[in-house]
Amino acid sequence: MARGINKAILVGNLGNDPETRYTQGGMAVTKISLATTSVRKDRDGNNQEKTEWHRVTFFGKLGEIAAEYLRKGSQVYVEGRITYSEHTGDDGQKRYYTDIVADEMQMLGGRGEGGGGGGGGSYERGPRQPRQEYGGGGGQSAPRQQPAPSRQPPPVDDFSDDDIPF
Amino acid sequence: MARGINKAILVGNLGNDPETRYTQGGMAVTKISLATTSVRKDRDGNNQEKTEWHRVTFFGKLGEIAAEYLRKGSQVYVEGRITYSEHTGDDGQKRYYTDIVADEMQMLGGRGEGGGGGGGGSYERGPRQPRQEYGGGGGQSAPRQQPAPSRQPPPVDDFSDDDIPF
Amino acid sequence: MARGINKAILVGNLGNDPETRYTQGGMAVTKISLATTSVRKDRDGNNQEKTEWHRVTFFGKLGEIAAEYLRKGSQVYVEGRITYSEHTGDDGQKRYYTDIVADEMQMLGGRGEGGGGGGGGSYERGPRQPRQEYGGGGGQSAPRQQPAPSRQPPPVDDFSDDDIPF
Amino acid sequence: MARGINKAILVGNLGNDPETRYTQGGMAVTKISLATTSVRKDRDGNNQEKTEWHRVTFFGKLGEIAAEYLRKGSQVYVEGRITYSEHTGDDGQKRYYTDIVADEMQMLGGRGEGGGGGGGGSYERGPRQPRQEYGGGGGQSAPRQQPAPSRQPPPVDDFSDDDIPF
DNA sequence: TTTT
DNA sequence: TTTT
Repeated sequence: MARGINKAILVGNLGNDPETRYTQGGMAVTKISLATTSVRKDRDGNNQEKTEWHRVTFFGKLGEIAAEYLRKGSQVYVEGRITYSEHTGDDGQKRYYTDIVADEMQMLGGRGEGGGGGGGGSYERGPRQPRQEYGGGGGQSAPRQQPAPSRQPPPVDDFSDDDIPF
Repeated sequence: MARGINKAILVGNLGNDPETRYTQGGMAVTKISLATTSVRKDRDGNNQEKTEWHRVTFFGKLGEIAAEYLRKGSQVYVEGRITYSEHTGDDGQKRYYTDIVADEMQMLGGRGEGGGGGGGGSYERGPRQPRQEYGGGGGQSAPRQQPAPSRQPPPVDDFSDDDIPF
Repeated sequence: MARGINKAILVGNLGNDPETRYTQGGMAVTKISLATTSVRKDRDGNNQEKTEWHRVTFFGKLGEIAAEYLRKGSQVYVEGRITYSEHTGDDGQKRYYTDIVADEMQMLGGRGEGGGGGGGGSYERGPRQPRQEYGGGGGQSAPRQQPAPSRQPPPVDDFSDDDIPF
Repeated sequence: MARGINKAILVGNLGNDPETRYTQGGMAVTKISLATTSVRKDRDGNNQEKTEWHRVTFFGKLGEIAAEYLRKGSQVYVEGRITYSEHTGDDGQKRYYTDIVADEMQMLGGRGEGGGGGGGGSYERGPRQPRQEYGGGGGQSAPRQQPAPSRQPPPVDDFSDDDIPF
């Protein structure tokens, strides 16, 4: 029985093209380096930037999709879990790695330099999440023509001045 | 003391330009209609699309930023909390509303039809989250030139064929 | 192809025992009412509480698990997507509903009044997410006693006084 | 301007009591080791468990609260951002660390071995998030007994047999 | 190594 | 009402 939630949610840009390898069994393993930059004002009122570079790994079908559609510079949404591992190098030194193992990805904006195509798309992993579709175009039904909800927005003038409602 | 977590995380596109009103105290209240579309294969192997339209509200400084930068078609990341309310209409009928009250937003891709400008930017709410900066350009320090981590990726060939590692 | 992310993350307590119905095909559909309470200080320094009541729906195997283990008062983690629907009542009036359709759930603390057992457990939906296991009742074993990573924490004395590092 | 989202959401148990240090300026820096365990069935149908140990850091007021209320074994919800750093050890070797810097925490279940009190509580960081309150010890009151919304649930019998609605 |  |  599982106990615990371990979830990472990232939106960032790829620092390089994805790298894909295959296991002996033929499963794609695609890795990307993903930058998330945040900014804040320091005490002197200057902007301070900090970028974190995440190692993100996509397995299986999701690895194939990442390899095909992502490129250096691509903006992407990734959801996954944080994993830690250690590997002993050739020099006998242990090295520690943190990887985000992706469960879901969504391409954003589509301004990567590389791949001609792409557009935006959302994918979940492998044969495991039949709810979302991946891959080529695929017959697409007519766009939802859902009627706008008749629910009119309530008035806003009843908020207090310096406080944001719950 | 607070008990509970109430968090919504959305990535979608605006169905219309934002609408902004001001409270008597001068606080901006900006509302958008945000579409999130998901797809899955049905039993016959056909793609089924479903779009949910979320009412998202931005208060205060975040409301001003949303008003300035978001446009119909804009792609945006929104984080907030789910709120339910009821209002009695002029006909005496009660109506129920669900609103996502945004704490944070991040513009994505920037391909909205409207506003010339925009670009991408991430914002948190009002004077309350000094960690993130909002607003116009602002002096930006030199781009991080952080050295790539020397940590080399571990080999991948040790994964089993039909299974994805934890 | 899916576009958009629609995710709700909730931690709260059940206001009542779950209600389960079955479709003609025999699929369990379990609904709960989940309270998330947040608190803030108002301008006068007094604590203001606000509770949101979420309608959460579990389908299929996850619905069976929710029915078996959750009880009024249970604390639970729920992840899902926000859905909106309308139904016309017997009086011809349209009514609007917002439901969180759960993808994953994790029982917490286990202090529900009802069910004897429970303990904590994390579950994903149906046959669709083989990564997580459900079932096997099981009291909650002691927290993992695994040794902390040998990676020693870096020193902390280099932080500035009034500011929190990135 | 910030670009990117970097968010970790964890629910797990502490492997040890928190450790707190103070900066020269008097700011609390509390670190915990947090286990998140997940389970899946392997190809042979056996349950495979995997535990990740996260280093989580709380700064400032949140650090004081974590120090006061969390204990070895406590179950906790943590939200924060993933940060990577490197430090050179006394042996001249570089070591890499991954830390989750918490923005928000919520105590769950309250079965830690240590501190008598606690109960559940949700906290955000320091003077920076006035929306949530911390402090006020307080045993955990009964789950809100507020009446469920009068909006009646729609019927469920219209779902198909083997498929879960969007 | 990315991005604006 | 959006988007690909």
